[in-house]
Amino acid sequence: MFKALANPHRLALFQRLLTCCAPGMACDPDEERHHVGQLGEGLEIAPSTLSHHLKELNRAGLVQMQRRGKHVECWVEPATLEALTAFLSGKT
Amino acid sequence: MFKALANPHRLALFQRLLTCCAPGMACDPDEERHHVGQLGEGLEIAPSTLSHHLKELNRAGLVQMQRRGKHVECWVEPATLEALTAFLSGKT
DNA sequence: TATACATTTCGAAACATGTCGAAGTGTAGA
DNA sequence: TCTACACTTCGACATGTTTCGAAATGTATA
Repeated sequence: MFKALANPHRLALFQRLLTCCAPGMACDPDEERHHVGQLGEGLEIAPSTLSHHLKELNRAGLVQMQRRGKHVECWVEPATLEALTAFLSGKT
Repeated sequence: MFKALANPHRLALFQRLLTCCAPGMACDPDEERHHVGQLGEGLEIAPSTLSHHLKELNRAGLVQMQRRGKHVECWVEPATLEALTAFLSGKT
């Protein structure tokens, strides 16, 4: 997990998912969740690179992904977040 | 900080400092704090590598270091730990 | 001061990661 | 079925990281 967050681009992507709304939820009940292309906006990386980074975040268990039509939705996995904070509080 | 914790050896070192006792304190009032050589025990890495890793943890603000005679004491910086958990709870 | 011990600095080799473009897959809509 | 869009996979190259041994520094003690 730490390895996944060690890259500036991946950390930026994760932070977007983290700060916009509650983990696992859409920002608004009516709104859609974030999708891949949207997360990459303003980051100035190629789509293939973006895809690679989100795959790493997914592999680490930090981010969940699911196809919905043309887009692929992304959201933070709350359980993994809890595991991380538990580690940092010494409850290993 | 995430970059510093992304390496297995550094994570192991950090975890030793984290789980043994309260951050910034000795395990026991009478005991000494951890020192560099002690932290590397069982990790099977060269002293120069050990030194390099602790330097990285120090650079990231996760670990404090201070020379005390022949040894160099190490302990976890509590403020940095708090900053990390704050980030993970979305309070950025 | 000479010696032993603990740790750091430096340079080099092996290995891992980040990045892209080109080509591929999956999906919606004409 | 054809086209456009969203994303992924692959292969290649540049860059960054890990690791070590040799040599240097710092500290206590004989």
